[in-house]
Amino acid sequence: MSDWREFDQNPVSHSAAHHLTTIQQLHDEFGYARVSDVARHLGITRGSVSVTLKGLRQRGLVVEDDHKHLSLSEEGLRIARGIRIKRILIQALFREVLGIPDEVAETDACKVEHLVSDVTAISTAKLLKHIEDGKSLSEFSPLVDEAASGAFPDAMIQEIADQMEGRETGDGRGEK
Amino acid sequence: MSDWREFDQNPVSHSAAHHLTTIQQLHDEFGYARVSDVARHLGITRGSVSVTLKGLRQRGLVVEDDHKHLSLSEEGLRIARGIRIKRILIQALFREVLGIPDEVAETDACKVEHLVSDVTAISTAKLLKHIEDGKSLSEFSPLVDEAASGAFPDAMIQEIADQMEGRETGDGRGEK
DNA sequence: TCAAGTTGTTTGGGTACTCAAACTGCCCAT
DNA sequence: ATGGGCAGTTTGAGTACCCAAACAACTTGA
Repeated sequence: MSDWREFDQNPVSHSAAHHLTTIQQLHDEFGYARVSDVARHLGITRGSVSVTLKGLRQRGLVVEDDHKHLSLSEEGLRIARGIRIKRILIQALFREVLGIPDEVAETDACKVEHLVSDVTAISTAKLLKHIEDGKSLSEFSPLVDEAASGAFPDAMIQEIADQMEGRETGDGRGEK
Repeated sequence: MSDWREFDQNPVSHSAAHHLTTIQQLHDEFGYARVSDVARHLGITRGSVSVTLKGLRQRGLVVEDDHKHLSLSEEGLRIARGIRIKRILIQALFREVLGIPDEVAETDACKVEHLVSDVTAISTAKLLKHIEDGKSLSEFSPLVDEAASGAFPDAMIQEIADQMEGRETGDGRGEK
């Protein structure tokens, strides 16, 4: 087993992932995001956020307004969006397929969101769509090649993720 | 979102998890495990392993033979076994349910094994058993309460994990 | 206007990892 | 016995996090 440590060559760390998604979320919600807001939201000190963001700014993922207002660069936005979608999809997978309470599904998905591969995320989206369409698992054939070949457009994944967002646990696939 | 950092209050870190499972694996395979063996297996230096194991020894998870042979305490074994089972189950979930190539499923499962909750692992085992029995997903009803109430014995999970171990990607639920 | 609060940064400490390199044992062959 | 090689440990350095505390640069209210 040689590659058990490849997690640390991820695009972003768990911490950075949350800094990025938080900035994005605050920006969407309030129109701006400052260091203090991010710190409050993440439950860490302003100092820590300040230091971390210095790094993310140097890496070109975060940009700073003339009035200390933070937002994401195109690259940062791309990354944040990817992580957010993965969180939603994994959470939905745990909730809808495994039948886990939404609360647990959320914390598990949160711990894992930045680690799962694109392939896994895409297949998850496919499966969820499959279930959404009322088809049974036995009819679900992986089609990973299709996924790998990019036949499953980003827009589609986005749409599935949006569909999944904000669902509650319920009894799984009971009511339609 | 206040609990995004609860990952660091896990029983063991990603690194420690691999130290433990490696010791267990080497012990099973060769009858003993020394610092150097663990280091070789993990692809890090003896020094690093030495330091890490000092901590794990102090925490009572690893014990040292009179002849520098390492093994796990009862507690260590419990943890290592839990992690190993989770890895196998998650890998099987990704492979069998999502249809992801075994290789990807393995690295994803490896990154995630020590993070998923027991609830998730148990539900995964149930679902896999369900599929193994040839039933369709639509018949799979979560039964999380049952899982939470401990009605799903450890031995059963172990059995399912064993069943899942060593499978190759194939076409999923084709043959049988 | 001036004290009080807020904001962002810097600094010094601490933890948890990693590595390289020096050191100590030890066993074994010459 | 002596000079390799291993084995395991220790040490100094580096990275990536975190915090608390001190600071400077604002707002803002009375």
